[in-house]
Amino acid sequence: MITNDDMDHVFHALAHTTRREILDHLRAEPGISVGDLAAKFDVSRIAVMNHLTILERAGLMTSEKQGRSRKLYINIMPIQEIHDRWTDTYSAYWADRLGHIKVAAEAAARAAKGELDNE
Amino acid sequence: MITNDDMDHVFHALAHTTRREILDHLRAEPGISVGDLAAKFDVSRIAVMNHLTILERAGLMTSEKQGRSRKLYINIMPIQEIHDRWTDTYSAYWADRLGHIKVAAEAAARAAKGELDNE
DNA sequence: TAATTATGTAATTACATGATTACAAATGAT
DNA sequence: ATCATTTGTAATCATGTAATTACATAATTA
Repeated sequence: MITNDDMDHVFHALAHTTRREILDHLRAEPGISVGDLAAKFDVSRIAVMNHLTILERAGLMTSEKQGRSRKLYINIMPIQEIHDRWTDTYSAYWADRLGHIKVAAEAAARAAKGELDNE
Repeated sequence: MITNDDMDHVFHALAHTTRREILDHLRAEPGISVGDLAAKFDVSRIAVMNHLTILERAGLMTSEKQGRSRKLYINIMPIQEIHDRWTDTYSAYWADRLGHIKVAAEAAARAAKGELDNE
């Protein structure tokens, strides 16, 4: 079972463009090394390594040492789990794609009414 | 079009249990006031308000003043958009639910082979 | 108008992030 | 054994988070 702390970690890991881009690279090139990955970014290798630590804590990345190199792999299971939970939680809203439009329309109506009332 | 900054904000907003719980309450009780919402939590009203600011920045929450009170509403559109993007990006992995199992199996196989090679 | 209630702002504090440079350790090649 | 390469660790710095208490503003009610 996925805990709140788990979700905190996963969302936090995803809350940085560089880390999401790292996941993109791991998806495109499974088994890439730390150095090769870092070379794709403008920031330093150390910065990339710190991002890797955060991704690993969230369970989004795994690695295996191969000689003096380290091969990196994406693990999408946490994303999968969150995706599932969202689908569960919010399906009522977007089962039909009009859900949020309806909510927005109601909010607009309330706002309009509020403006009238305050005049 | 949703930008990287947008996604940073949304994920960051979701990366805190209290904020996710706030969204749950807004979903269950649309139009709830700041004070009534804050009363449901152990932390101070100010702490809750700061969370609301972060949720609002991410576009996950909207509000409208009603007299001296403020009514709060969830807005799931950003979640919707991220959900859509994920489904797009990772559908190849979980179109069949065996995707990540296959990847995990391959990683295990590599690990096993690595151990053999190093003996 | 005065008192009460709901929300908002300011200042502060402890701690975490994200980045850097410099150095250390492990591995493979010559 | 030496040297280059790849990865990891340590120390540091500026900035951002998350929380607090104290005070200020705005809107009903008596």
